Amino acid sequence: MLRPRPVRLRDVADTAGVHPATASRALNPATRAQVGADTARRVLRVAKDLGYRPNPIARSLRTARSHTVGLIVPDLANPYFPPIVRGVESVLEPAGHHAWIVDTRGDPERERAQIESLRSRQVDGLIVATALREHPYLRALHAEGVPMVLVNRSVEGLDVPCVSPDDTSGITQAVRHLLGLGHTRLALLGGPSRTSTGAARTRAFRHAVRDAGLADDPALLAEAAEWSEESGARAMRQLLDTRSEFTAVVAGNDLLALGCYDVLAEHGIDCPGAISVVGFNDMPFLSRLRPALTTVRVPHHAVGAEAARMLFDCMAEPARPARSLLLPVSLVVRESTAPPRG
Amino acid sequence: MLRPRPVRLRDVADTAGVHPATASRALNPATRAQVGADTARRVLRVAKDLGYRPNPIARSLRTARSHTVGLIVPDLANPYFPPIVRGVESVLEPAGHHAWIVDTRGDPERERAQIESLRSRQVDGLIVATALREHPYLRALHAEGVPMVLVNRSVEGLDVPCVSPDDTSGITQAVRHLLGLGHTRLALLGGPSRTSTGAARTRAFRHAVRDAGLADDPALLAEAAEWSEESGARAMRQLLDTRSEFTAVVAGNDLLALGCYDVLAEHGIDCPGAISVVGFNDMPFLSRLRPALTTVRVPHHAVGAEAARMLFDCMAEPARPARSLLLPVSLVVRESTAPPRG
DNA sequence: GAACTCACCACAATCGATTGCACACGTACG
DNA sequence: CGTACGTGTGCAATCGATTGTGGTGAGTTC
Repeated sequence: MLRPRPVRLRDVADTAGVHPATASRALNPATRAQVGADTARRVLRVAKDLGYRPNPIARSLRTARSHTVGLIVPDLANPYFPPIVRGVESVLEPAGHHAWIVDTRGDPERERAQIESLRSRQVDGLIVATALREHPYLRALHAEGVPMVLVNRSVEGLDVPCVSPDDTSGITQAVRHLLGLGHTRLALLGGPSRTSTGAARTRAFRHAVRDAGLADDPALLAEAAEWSEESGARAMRQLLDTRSEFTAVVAGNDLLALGCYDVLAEHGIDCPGAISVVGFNDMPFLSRLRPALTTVRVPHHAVGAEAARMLFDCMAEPARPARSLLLPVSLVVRESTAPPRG
Repeated sequence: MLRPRPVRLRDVADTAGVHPATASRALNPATRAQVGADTARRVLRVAKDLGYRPNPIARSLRTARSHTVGLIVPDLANPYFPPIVRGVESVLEPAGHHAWIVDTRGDPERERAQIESLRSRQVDGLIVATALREHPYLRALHAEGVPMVLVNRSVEGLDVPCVSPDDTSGITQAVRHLLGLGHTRLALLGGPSRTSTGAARTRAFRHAVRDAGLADDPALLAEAAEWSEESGARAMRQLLDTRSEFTAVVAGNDLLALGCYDVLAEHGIDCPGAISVVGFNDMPFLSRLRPALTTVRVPHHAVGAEAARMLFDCMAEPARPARSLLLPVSLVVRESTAPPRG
């Protein structure tokens, strides 16, 4: 229990025979020029010998910065996100920053509370991967000048940088693939329309269908309440109940597609024999499903990495106009899609 | 950019007409008795009106505590861990604490660096879910009196509380299940023996096999270098190369079992027809695999929640002797196991 | 009515690092 | 030889909250 007091700046200064202020300047590359060359050398040496580690808390208190960024995700248990987290960290860490990950579990109130907590801990910026299309709190934060970048979402009329996969292209590729197989009645198992991604993908689907000269039948559109398997299953049941005789389903994301699988199994409907299914995101483990899911691959790691890079840009130059980055996606055809029966 | 200065304790004190010290005591339930009842009421009221939020940084600097605990996991992308994280948070948050999640990616050096960083940020305790059986750094931390609890692992001869699934029971159940199906040559696709879990499960396997009167044939034991699909696949290939004619494989965890699946597919071996496979952990999505994986279910959420509770106990009473909690597991039989052919 | 409690609150130090300012010393220049 | 300038350091304030110590007042007691 006799915890060895960690060495402080003061200890370094004392044993180097200088004032703490001088030691501080010597240790900081940006201010090192302000002290004599050999003094600096001496301080550096002593700091190393003593194993000095600056106290980030004290530093943050004084500088109001923390070398920490908040990373807000809606659901850590969704395998889609961990690779993004990795991508973020891969850029942050070499730059000496750390990510503080919070999981909102899709609850805007939690999100707000968590972000507030992060801010009071002086995070230097925020990477927000939760997907609500509208969120007054984010708007307020932006107005206050908090550096942030959105992942996977955009907030309407908000001039905040954002990196996301190219939803439109992905959905279009999925629809074309199904059309190419000969399907003519495609259903959409859409994500929640209050989420930016849900809305975008649904819009893209309807456009793609209409562009192909097919009817935009509302009976072929279902919306899941959450991005989860259960919600996907519920929405799929609705779809089935309308008896619209579709032969293919485009799901808003892979989790929804899994819910869809469940319902097909429970109704004894063969996939892809009777109904083809396409997912979105290419989250891990999909290739091992039964049947392996055809889906749209998004570059998870790159999404995270680019978001982090963008955040650095924002922090460096707050006045910078927001740019949005759309990352290319590609269809991965596996076993859940096939020509329609008949 | 004109960020509204957050209200400080001092602002509260000023508008309440008291000294900051008094305000501080009024705000803190533990010291509230030291101030007059109506003064306290007034301060509380003002704090609320002004929307005062204490600055955790300043507080930590002064008190050397942060209401934050470090949660160290080896691989966030392994679906096994997010549910544990949730469990931890479910206990931490109601108590006003936060978890700082770090992903070591299985690298002991990273682990050390991350923990050091956490400590300098004054975390109040550590929940360590990485699995190395031996780690001098942890030993040192413990000697320093850092409250910590281990998840999924135990460090030999280290008197640290630890919560983990009952590996022995799980493996025993798996082996019995296979024996019950009529298998007599069982192979083990073990996890890295340098990890606590890997060693424990391997030991349990050998005991169970011997107890059943079967030979403990070294040719039927393979060890994966990492807890990953690739390593699992490599080890499985070794196993196959020995031509030991086994009809069932017990994998150290589900990821290893997935690697095993890959190799079986690549050799055109039918599972469960020719070879049965059992996993461990029951991580999410397994029921959707092809074939659905028979595995040992561990109560992920409970593991996390209990770990957090134990940490609180440790923090409250540092001298408390370490208890270890073994959580019960149960076999989930799905489709990857069947009687041996012939 | 003097002395003594006790409740309540203010003062000031502190946590560890950063930073504006001022001072000392040396050199160069008029 | 005195003024101006510049470099290298030290001093002290500061970030925002917590806490040990001390002091003032009211209320008790003899």
